[in-house]
Amino acid sequence: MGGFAPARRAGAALLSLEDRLFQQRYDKINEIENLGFEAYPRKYSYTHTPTQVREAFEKKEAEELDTEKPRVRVCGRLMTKRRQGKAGFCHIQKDGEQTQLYVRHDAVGERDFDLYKVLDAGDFIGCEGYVFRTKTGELTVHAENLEFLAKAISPLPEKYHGLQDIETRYRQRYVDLFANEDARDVFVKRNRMIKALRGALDSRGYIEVETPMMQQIHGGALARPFSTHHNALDMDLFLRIAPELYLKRLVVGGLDKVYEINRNFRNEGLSMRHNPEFTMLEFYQAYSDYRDLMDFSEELLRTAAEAVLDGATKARFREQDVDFAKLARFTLREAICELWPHPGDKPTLEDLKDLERVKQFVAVHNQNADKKINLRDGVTLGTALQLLFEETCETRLVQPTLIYEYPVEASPLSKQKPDDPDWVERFEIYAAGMELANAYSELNDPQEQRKRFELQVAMQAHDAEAHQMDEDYLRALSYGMPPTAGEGFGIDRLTMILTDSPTIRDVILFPLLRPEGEIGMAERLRAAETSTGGET
RNA sequence: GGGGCGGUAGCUCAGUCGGUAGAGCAUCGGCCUUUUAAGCCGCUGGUCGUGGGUUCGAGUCCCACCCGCCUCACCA
Repeated sequence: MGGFAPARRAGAALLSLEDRLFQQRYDKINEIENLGFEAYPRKYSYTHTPTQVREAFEKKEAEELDTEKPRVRVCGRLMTKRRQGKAGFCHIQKDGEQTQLYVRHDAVGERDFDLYKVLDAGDFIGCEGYVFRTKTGELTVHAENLEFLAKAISPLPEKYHGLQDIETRYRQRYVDLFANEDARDVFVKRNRMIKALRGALDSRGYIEVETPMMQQIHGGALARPFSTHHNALDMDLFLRIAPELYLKRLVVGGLDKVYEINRNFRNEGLSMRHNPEFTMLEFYQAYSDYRDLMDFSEELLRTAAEAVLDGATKARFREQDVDFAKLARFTLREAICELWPHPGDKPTLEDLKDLERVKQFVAVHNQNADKKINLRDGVTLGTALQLLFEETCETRLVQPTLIYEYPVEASPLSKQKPDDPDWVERFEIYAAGMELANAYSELNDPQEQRKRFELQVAMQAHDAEAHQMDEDYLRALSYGMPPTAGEGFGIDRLTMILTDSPTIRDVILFPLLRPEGEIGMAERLRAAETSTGGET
């Protein structure tokens, strides 16, 4: 089970042996207050964060600091504590960086040194003093007074190994974030990436918008939704699986360049690449087609990579280099031919025009691969090709690659190729074997859109993910939507690659987990309160 | 949902053939005024995920369940 063990029997009047650590720490609140400190005071005015201490003084020699004795006020969470009699060293951590304090009895006085003695790892303190270098050269604050800022009652993970238990890291991300530097770093980088993407879109005149999370008709993608209910209106609602149809309504309304960075919700399985709620960047650009978005996508990916990788484009993900400097480009059919993994004749573009030939290649694949392709009766050429592509190519697209031209059957919102109506003007971007983005020339002919919806509705009988009819969307298109191209980017997956995080749970602060059962913290606190002041 | 692996002290982990529970760190007590995985001495700390079963005896073997990880299926 992992994690911090729950409190034992409810109503246990005696000090449970197992809760001793917790109780000991709790009892220190009294000791701290008896020294004249508040256990949970209001604020602390600091002059330097640990980072600022480093930046301000790292170039100064020990002698220089000894002369200047620069004064600072620092604060943070106590992470380590070493004491030798009437002095000691400790590290406090703030904003992911640490500063060492040197606390001497003769410098801080009786009361503050008594405080130092009872401090536990995890407590928050403030410290005023001057900066010097120890004999090993570490920048350190020579304390002249201490303030107590907040008590940590629960014990911290071991300082050397940190918090290793994966389950606890996800369930108690608040511990993971301060105990494991890498965990914090992922989310800082994720934010840098999102800011860079926003900047790239904003500077091109895009408007950021927020469209409904709760929708009466779940559209814009093929996926199973979460459903909920609004009481006052007695109305069933779905959490959105995509913002697409609302963003395109905005293009109808004249917001020619719009984007949204927000959550989508899909009621499907969890995996290293899937979390039920995930973050998409979705953007639309009027008077453009999918080809215009190809170059822009390349730029956006490079921008994101550089933001995370300090100007570099080559990420290291699961022992492989993934270089976002450029995007290789293939049509879906070219990819099948070029990347054909099995022995024997490779398919040619000519072969892929014939369903029977394609079925033969599917059979070859099924002979050579563990994972078989199951073609339904009456399968269309396009669907067969898409399945063949997904099975033979997808995981092998490690370097960022743009795959374009998709079969019309699986693309109910995309515009057809003018010379080949079985195929649509659509591309997807793959990297590290994962789909990262999906883009197309938006279907803006309401008559054709109506037919596509009707095809989807007909599929609903055997396909829970089929698209619903959306009357209002058709009405919007009937007012005219300019030629438009749109794209969705999977933010979590891109973050995975750029931060070398093998699972999506490592880039989502609070990934979905099963309920963990009774935690018992209220009971534990209740017990701690009633046994305080008793015999110890 | 199927398959594989795992859950032992607050944390990180050992635990042999089934023989009655171990280490390091942390905590607690003592010594220590430049340490940094501080050090030295001493003491604590466990319904071995939960519930059954087999056995003279179960952390260990069997069954069921819970939680997690990996994997398969659907998906971005």
